[in-house]
Amino acid sequence: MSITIEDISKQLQISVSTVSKALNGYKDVSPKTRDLVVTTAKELGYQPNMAARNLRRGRTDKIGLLINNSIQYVSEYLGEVISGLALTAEEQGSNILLYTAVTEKSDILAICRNREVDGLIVIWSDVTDGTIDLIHSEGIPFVVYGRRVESDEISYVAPDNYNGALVVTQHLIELGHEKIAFTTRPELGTTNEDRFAGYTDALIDAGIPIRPEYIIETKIESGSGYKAMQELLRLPDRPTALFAIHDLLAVGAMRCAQEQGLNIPVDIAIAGFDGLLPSMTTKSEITTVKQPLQDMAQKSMEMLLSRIDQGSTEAKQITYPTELIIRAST
Amino acid sequence: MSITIEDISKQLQISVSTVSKALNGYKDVSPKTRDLVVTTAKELGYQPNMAARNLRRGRTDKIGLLINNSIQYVSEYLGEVISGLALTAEEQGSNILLYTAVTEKSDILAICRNREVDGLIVIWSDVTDGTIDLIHSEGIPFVVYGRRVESDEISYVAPDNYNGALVVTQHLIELGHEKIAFTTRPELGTTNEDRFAGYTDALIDAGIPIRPEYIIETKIESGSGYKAMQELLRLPDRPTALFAIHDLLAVGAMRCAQEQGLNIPVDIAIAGFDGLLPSMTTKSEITTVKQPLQDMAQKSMEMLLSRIDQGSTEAKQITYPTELIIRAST
DNA sequence: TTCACGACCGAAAACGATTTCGGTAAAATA
DNA sequence: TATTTTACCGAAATCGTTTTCGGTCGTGAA
Repeated sequence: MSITIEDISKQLQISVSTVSKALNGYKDVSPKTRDLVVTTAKELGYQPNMAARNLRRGRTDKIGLLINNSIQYVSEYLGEVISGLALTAEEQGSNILLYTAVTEKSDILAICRNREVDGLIVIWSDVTDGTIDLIHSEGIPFVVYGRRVESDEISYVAPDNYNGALVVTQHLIELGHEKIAFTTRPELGTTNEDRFAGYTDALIDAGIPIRPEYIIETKIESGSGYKAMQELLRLPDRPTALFAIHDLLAVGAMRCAQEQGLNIPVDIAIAGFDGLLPSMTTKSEITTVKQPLQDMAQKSMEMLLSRIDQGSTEAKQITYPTELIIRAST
Repeated sequence: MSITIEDISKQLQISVSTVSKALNGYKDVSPKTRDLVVTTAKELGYQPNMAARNLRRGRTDKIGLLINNSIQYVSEYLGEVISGLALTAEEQGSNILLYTAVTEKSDILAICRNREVDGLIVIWSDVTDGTIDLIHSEGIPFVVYGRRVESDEISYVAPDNYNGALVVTQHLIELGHEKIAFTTRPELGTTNEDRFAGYTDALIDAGIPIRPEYIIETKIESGSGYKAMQELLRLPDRPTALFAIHDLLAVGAMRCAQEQGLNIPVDIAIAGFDGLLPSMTTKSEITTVKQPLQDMAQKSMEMLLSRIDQGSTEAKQITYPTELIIRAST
C-alpha cells in the first residue's frame, strides 16, 4: 500500500486535517508543525492519491484530447500537435488524456459527463456528424483545434486558410501560370471552403477565368492525389500548375506527373498545403503553405486552461497566419 | 451538478447499493429492478464519476506514457507510436495519459506513487540517467518501448537492431561496396551497440576489414549527419557507402553529398535506419531498415495490460524483426 | 408444520483526500 | 482583571462509488 496522509498523521500524532492543511499551504498551521509535516512527508515519500483529491476537489487537472480516427495522415500531424499541447498543459500543471478511438456518440457523452477531464481539445475533421454541437450542448469547456467553426459560440484556433490559399495561388500566377488546377476535399468543410475561396479570389483578382474542368473533387482514400493528376493530364488543354488542397494530394500528383515523364516544375508546377512533411533532401521538395501547428497548439491549450480557471464562457476564435514556403516544385 | 447514483436511487426509491450492483452486473439483484435501474440511468444520462470509482477500486484504467523530451525527431516517431498504443489501450478499456515534460526525478516518483495510472509505457532514450531503474524500484508495472534493456527483470519491446544492421550492411556489400562507413550515436546505448555489432559482423563475415576512420561518432544536434559526411569526404580514401545509424543522419549526409556534386547512389550509396520518414516522391528515396512501430506499440500495450490484470511480475522481452527497404539511394 | 436455503435488497464501511466549523489556549486589548 | 482577539488545531462531513455483511421473505424439502 502507498503512503497516505494518515500515515503521516499517525507518525506525528497530529490530525489528518492539520497534515492536509500543512501540505496545502493553509495559514492556520504553525510554521513549526508545517515544517515537521513537510519533512516527514518527504521522508516517507508521500504522494497524494489523485483519485481522492480529484473526487474531493471536483477537478482532475486533466485535459482530454479528442481525435477522430478518420483524420488523414494522423501520424504526421499528431506528433507535432500533441507535443505542443502536452508541453503547455504540463507547464500549467495539467496532463493530457487521449481519446482516439471514439466512434459512438455515447462515448462522447460519457467523456463529457464522467468528470474525468476538466476540458477538451477537439480535433475533428468530420463536419457533418454534429459531434461538436453535441459536446457544446454538454457544457464542458472545449476548444476546437485546427478548424474554423461556423457557430460563434464555439472557441477554435485555426490557420488562415483563405489567405494561405490566396498567397500560394498568387505565387503561381506570378510565376506566369494561368492554367492553375485545384483539388478540393469537401469533407474538410470550412477548411475546404476557405482554401477554395482563396484560390478563386486570387484568380479573379488577376483577371484569370475559373475553369471548372481544372477543379477536381477528391475523396478520402489513398491514391486520390494520383488519380486527380491523371484526370487533369487527360484534359485536352492541360493545366500548367496545380494547387493541391493538402500536401499528401500534392505528393500523389507529383508522383503521377513524374511517372508520365513530366518535368517538375517546368512542365507542371505543384504546390500543396499544410507543410508537415519533413523535407527529406534538397531536391524534390514541394512548395507548400505551412501551418504553425505548434503555436496553434500552445494557444488553444492556453485558451482552454484559462477558460477552465476563470470559468468564463465566452467563445474566442483565433486565426493564425500561415507561411508560404517556396521550394523546388514551383 | 451531474447525475449521481443517488439521484437514481431516490427516483426509484431503491438503495444506492442496489443501483450500483444493478449497474455493475452483480447477480443478487432481480432482473426486474435491474432493467428499471438501467433504463432510468440511461434516461437521466447517468455516467459514473471516475474519480470516485477510481478511488474505491484502487485502479484508474489509465496507462501513463512517459516520454523524455530529448528524443530526437519526436514528431515523426510519436504520431505512429501513440496511435498504436492508444488504439490497443482503448480497445481494452484503458486510456493513455501523457507525460512528456518530465525532467525531474521527483516528478517520476510522483507519477509512480500517486496512483494516477495503472502502469507505464516508457519511451526513454537516455540510458545513463538511471530513470528506468528508478521506475523499476517503485514496483509499478511498466514496459520499455523501442529499446533493449540490459536487465532481465525489465520488460521491453524492441526492434531487432542487430539483424537489421546486419542485413542492410550485407545489402551494401552485395552491391559491391567494401568501403562502408558507419555513423554511431553513443547516447542510444544498447540500440547503438546492437546496430554497430550488426555492421561489424556483416563486414567480418564478408572478410572486409573494419576501418576506424570510417566510423564517425555523432552527437544529438541538428546538422550532425551533414558534418559526419563532410568528415568522411575529407578522407584521402573516401568510402563508397554509408550506413547511418538513423534516417535523419542519412538525410543530412545525403544533402551534404549532393551539395558536393556527388551522385547518389553511384558515387556514394547511403542507407539509414528506422523508416519513419514518409517517402515523398518516387525519386530521392532513401534505403532504410524499417521498424514495425505499430506492431511494437500494440504488443507492448498488450503486455502491459495483461501484466496489470494478472498481477504477474515476470518480465517479458520481445524483439521484433525489421524490414529492409531498398530504395533509390543504394 | 418446521427448517433450510435461495433470492433479493439495504445499511454501512470503506477508498483518501479537502474543507468547514468549532474549540482551546495564548496573546492583545480594554 | 476582564474581555476580546488571534493563532492553532482537531472532529467530522463530504466527494460518489464499490463491496461486504446481514437481514427479510418466500419456496422447497423433511
